[in-house]
Amino acid sequence: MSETTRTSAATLHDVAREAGVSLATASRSLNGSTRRVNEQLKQKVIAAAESLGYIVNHSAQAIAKGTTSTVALVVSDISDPYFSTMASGVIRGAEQARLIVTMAMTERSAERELELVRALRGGRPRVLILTGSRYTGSELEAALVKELTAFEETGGRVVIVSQRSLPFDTVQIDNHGGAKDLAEALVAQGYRRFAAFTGVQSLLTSRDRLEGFRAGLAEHGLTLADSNVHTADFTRDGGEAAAAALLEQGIHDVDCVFAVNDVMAVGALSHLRGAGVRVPEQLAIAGFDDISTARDVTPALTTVSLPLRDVGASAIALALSAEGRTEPEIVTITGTVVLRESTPPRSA
Amino acid sequence: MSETTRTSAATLHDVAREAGVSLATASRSLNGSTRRVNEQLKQKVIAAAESLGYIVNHSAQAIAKGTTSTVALVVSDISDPYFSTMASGVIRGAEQARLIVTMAMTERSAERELELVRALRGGRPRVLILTGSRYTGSELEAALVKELTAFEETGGRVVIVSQRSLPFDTVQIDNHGGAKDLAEALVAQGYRRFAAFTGVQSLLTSRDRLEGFRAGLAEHGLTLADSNVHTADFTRDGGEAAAAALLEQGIHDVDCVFAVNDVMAVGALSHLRGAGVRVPEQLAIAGFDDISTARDVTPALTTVSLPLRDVGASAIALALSAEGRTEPEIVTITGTVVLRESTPPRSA
DNA sequence: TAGAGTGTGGTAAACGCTTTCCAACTGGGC
DNA sequence: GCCCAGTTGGAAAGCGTTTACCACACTCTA
Repeated sequence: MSETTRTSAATLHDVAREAGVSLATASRSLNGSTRRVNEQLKQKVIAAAESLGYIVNHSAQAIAKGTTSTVALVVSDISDPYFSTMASGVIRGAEQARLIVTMAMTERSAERELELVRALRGGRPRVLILTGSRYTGSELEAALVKELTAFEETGGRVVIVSQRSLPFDTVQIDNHGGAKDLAEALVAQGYRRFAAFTGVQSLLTSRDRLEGFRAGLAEHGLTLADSNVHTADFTRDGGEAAAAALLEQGIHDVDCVFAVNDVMAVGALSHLRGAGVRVPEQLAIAGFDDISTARDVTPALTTVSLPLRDVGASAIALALSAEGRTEPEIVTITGTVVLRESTPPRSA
Repeated sequence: MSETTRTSAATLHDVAREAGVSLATASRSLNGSTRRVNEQLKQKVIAAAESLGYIVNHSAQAIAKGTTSTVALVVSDISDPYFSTMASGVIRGAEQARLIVTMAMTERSAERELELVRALRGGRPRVLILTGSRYTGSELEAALVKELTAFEETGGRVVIVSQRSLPFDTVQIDNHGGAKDLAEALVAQGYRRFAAFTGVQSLLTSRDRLEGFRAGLAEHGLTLADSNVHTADFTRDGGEAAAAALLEQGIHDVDCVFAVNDVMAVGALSHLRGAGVRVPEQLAIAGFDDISTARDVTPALTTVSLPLRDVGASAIALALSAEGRTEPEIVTITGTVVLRESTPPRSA
């Protein structure tokens, strides 16, 4: 809020005039160029720019060069630690490559995701990163693929973070393997009777984790009854709801709950304790992701630790390495099981 | 990664040709305009755009119109729940106003903040939102103000979120008042001997909260000895460090710790319990912000609850309401004390 | 039936840059 | 002393839009 009158920003033209050189020389002096310019002139230009408070106009640059330096990032919900951690990796990676990040939130709606991709394409980003679980079986998926393909055909790079279900560069999170490892670790701790809290099955992340968990149990001849699988939102509230559903049904035949992500686990934990269930004595619980809250709850949450920040950085790196590559590349990130107090060894 | 050859994106020119109309008509049909265009022609243009997969180029639009539709958001660290929650509010608000958000992280460096503002100005955002504590006493501050003033003089709007220390629209968080209320509430709970964990004093947020806390104590004739104030990073790790420092010194003369933000409190809590201190029996603890983890830790954390999402939304609203206003406007957001198990009533 | 007014399409300039191409100048080799 | 190659500055053509302005065809009125 300035009291002085509004003026319009100095342009390169102004700078050139002030410095007594041509537009070309001004451009070459201020921004990189293959061409050298006489050091004296260059200094004059720089001084002029400084004195006029010149700031390059990215839009004009983009249009003149035919390419921007932005990357577009689509997340489900930035306030979810899963995404915010990943986003911080993306932003850091982008900064190193001198790229600017534009961000949008789908709020977990596939329609919204498609709209956002369309809208973001208008900015002609160099890279478009889609995070968050893919949805499956949606007719929207075809439209999305069409949109993304068109984007790549016009020079953009797409990176999908989560699972390999679309024909683009992908940072794949080994949900199946991580959940399988977790299941086996829990069995090794002595647990035998499991329940699971999961998101809707059209969410691939949720499905893969549940399947992986089942596969891990199967290795030891155990199964997870469908009646012990409670479906709810992929959020903290969803975790509470799932816990409520479990309690309704009774926990007599369950000794450990697997929540497909940490935020659900945390919600569940809160609900269970509120309902007087002793965790982990009466009922153990494990999650997935290793968000920072996981180690701060009591009991600290057993989970599958994912290097989320690296995931974000990898996404950028992958896109930037795309030059000339013709086949989609897949980078797989594997999690590691971390056993904490929420699932102590059980002798039973 | 498409197998088809790379083509360049369809332009409005292509669309116009395909539809057999002029550029002007194509532009008027696809984007709003005061001018009406014949419905038949319009449909032809829309069909042509659709069939060519035309997507407007924001950069070109920006340059032609002389204005963009982006808002730039600067945060300290997006993986910190304080900022990610606020950011989600900003993004939502921006979406409603059909604005796109570009984001950058300072990593809590004032130098970096200044650089980022410069870089972001290149995008000619309509609004520039600076969140995170202001720093004081830095010569960088003058440079920042200069930069921001220049930005407003050339038509942009600046919104500062945190404290009223700069002459721009501000969403002010009542850190002093919140901390004062908290102190009084803690005294009412029966606590008398306090320690505080704080960030460096050049961080205004940290300072205001500490001062507010002291003011609250003063109302009841209590004081907080400097020797009981432990300074550390404004992060979870900082909280751990401060707790370690406190333990080193001994907790015999302290019955309650005030951490100037929740992440520090959570870190401290973790360290204290790890060191065998019983919380809250031996030592109570309170934070500030009410990040979502606060209610999930054990004991649940007493804190000052801030409507962070609303703060983000207010920032956008404030900027958008600026039209014609000539004086900076201040919106104050006040927090409310929430007492939880980390500070039970104490009879002593 | 002329003239004014209105609605609608097109032409071309403008936005702020980059970069190609050309011209001028330099210095070196013979 | 000439020619050539190598440098470096500038003029101008783009880049993909929007929009001011013009032209034209109507409709309506007197």
